[in-house]
Amino acid sequence: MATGRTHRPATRSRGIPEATVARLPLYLRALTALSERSVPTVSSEELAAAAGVNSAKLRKDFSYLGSYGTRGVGYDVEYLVYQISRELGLTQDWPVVIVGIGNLGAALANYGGFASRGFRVAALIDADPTMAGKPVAGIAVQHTDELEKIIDDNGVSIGVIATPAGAAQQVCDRLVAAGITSILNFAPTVLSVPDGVDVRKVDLSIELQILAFHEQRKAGEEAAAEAAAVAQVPRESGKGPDGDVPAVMPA
Amino acid sequence: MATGRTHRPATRSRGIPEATVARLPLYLRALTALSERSVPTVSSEELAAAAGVNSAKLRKDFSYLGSYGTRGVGYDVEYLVYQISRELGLTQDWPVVIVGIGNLGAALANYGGFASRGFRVAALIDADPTMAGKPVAGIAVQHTDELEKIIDDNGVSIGVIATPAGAAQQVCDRLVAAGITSILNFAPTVLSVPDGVDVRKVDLSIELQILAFHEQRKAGEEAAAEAAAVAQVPRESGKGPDGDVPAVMPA
DNA sequence: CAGTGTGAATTTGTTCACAGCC
DNA sequence: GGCTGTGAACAAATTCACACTG
Repeated sequence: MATGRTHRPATRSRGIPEATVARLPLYLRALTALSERSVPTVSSEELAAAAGVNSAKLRKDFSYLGSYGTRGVGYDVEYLVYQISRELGLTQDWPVVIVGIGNLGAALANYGGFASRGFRVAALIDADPTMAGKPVAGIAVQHTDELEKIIDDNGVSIGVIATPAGAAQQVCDRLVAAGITSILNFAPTVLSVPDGVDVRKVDLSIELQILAFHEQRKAGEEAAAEAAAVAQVPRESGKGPDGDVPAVMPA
Repeated sequence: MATGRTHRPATRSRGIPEATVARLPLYLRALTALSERSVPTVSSEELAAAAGVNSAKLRKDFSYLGSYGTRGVGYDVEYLVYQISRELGLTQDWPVVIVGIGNLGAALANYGGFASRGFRVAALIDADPTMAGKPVAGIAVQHTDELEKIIDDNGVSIGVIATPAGAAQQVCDRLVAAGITSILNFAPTVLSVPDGVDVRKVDLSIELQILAFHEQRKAGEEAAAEAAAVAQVPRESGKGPDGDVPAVMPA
């Protein structure tokens, strides 16, 4: 979502909403599972359940792609798999480089979900010279010095950054300079890139923080419920690093 | 998303939009960086730039938390760090269990971003008996059999699932039965959980697929730009798009 | 008649623009 | 003067409900 929309020339493109694009992979996965079980057709209701969305949303999403269903029947699984794959650009091969082969980078290199969707790990790159040559997930790690050459030789347009935060921007700049136009960033930093380069980020600690927020809210509600029963208001100021509270203005 | 919350809880205006909550960790990170550099105050403009959003949005977001800024000056960094932390529930300790100690699980266990934000890895759990006792990130892996006991003993309410897709739902069910109410799911599956349990998912291959979509769109635009010399059929005439749909063409 | 496809209604999120305060 | 805080305008996304069709 943070990914650069905004600058869109007058050319009326095939206006698939961003929210819809983000769900297509979900539908695709559910459809693939059905396909493997040789299910020939699905209704929007069934497929929606499998993908964890509601059926109206799913039908609306599909309507942006075209009319691929049959009224009174549902959707042809194989046909829909093909159409969504095509729409997402998965019918072509996408060579990918992963930069930063630490724990996370290695996990990514080993992740099966990549290869199975047309993404091919073209190279693993790390700044540590002692890593060079070591095989990870069956691929020899290469040194950062080779970065530009690797990207050029393999026609890579998608890069994955799994370096420490401090190195991320630098790596990003080099990737962009080398011609990469899509970046998946796992480093906990905001990357700045020129127009025309897409960045998506995956941030583990942000997801946990969002969960913590909701978790806290739940706890607060329980407490409120109890308090309501007992008719007593619990103070919250006994917890946490109170000494650290900057006394600026009282709420 | 939340269970039918129609009215605001009586206490205070606790109606923070989901989109805002999702950005708070971003602001917090930018603020923490400023704090470490001993910057005393920031304007919405500066902070917004650091967090990669625009300033109007940031001010609006903060307005949901309260009036923590000073007109003509900006925001007090330390004070805001505290307020956002409190809002997110990060002033308390959140014990977390990670289930599935493969490549990804190990990466998560080693990930520094957890510990630094009040998240404490209380236990690592794996189904493989040969893993039991092995230290990962300084913590001995425990067997799945112990799952319920671990959660109970440590008062864990947040679980991270990093197992293969096939095991995820089963693990999820056990976590929920054991009392966990927030789950961060890395397995490429839709988890079904009872009401009151929050699930967030991180899906590596979905992110790549979204990038591929945009990447493809860029390539298409280049082609379109080239073809602009030649007459191009304007879309958007009738109902459905497409006259270029293959009749029936499965994978 | 079951189930898609879609306008219209609603909700949620973003941006604008400026009043109000320091 | 500079910058926050916020109503009001705008845009995006979701949901509803039903006409239509195989």
